[in-house]
Amino acid sequence: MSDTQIARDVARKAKRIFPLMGRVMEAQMRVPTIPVPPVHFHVLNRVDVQPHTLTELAEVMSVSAASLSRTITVLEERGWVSRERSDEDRRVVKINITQDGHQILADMETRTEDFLTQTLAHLSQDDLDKLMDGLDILIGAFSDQMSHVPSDTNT
Amino acid sequence: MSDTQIARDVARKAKRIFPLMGRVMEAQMRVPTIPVPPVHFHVLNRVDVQPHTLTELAEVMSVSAASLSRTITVLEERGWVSRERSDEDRRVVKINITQDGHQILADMETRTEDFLTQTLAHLSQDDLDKLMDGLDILIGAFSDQMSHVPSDTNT
DNA sequence: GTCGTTAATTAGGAGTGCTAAATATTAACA
DNA sequence: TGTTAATATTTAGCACTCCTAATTAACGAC
Repeated sequence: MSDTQIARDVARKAKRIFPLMGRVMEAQMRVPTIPVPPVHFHVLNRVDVQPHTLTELAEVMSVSAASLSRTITVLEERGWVSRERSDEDRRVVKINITQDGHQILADMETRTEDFLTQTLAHLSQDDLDKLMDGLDILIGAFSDQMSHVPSDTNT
Repeated sequence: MSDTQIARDVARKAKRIFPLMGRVMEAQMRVPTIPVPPVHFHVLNRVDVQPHTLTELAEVMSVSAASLSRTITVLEERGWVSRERSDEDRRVVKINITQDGHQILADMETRTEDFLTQTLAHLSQDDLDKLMDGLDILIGAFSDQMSHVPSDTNT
């Protein structure tokens, strides 16, 4: 009956559905001419808002800086992002999105959105409203997680 | 104004949150001694309910049978699943979970659940209820993609 | 100037994603 | 019966991500 118990029930349910949805969406991103791995999508999404340093990006997406560095290289070769050495601190690199990158991102978003829209289309209006509420709550709950990633990083 | 428009709004929101959550959960699964890629988790989840053929599994998780075949080999080497040639049709292979596989799955589920529970713990009771409703609706909408999952009765 | 820290990269190994081609087995049929 | 087509799985080669460990470059303090 405790709040914690309810949170656990929700967690149990969430645990079942999220990985599945993640995989379904990933499959959507693999269909186009050029398959786009989830990490590419995520990077593009971030840098589309504003440039980020490599370290920032790696932390946000829970991968090592080394892995991301190589990923950025691939993204750069495709012409979707560019590296820019910082002037204030010449050790850091800023990742920017390019015109092409922006375009690719928009395409992917449209495709994913179309797919989800179709899947949700036969829900009742009432269900859609409730789902919207749930998503908002979820986004709120994860807003911390979005910028701070729990690792055994010190404190 | 149309239902479709509302579905699209929901889709837009869902598209933003799910990939992120997927990645956060993946990161959770990478922390243990033996990193478990999402696809392993997914396979284990399926075969824990009942044995499946390789083709069935590949279809459900939206990857090619070839990719999955190799993945199954890795899982087999780790001793988490076993292959069993079918007697009715000797072309097909049935994938079964082992004791160790079941144990690993349980560990992962616990870890993921703990993590989600913590993340959701500070939500109000009302929000948790709404979130639960949203998840149920979502599971319903994706039930095609989930084929067997709703079999987990207990409401 | 030298030392320690920090940002990014490179190198090597493991594993997944794909397509195309190979191997078995089953089904269809003249 | 023997041949051919279809189906289930596997193997092989390429692209790419994930990791850790080690390296390079730049910054800050002394």
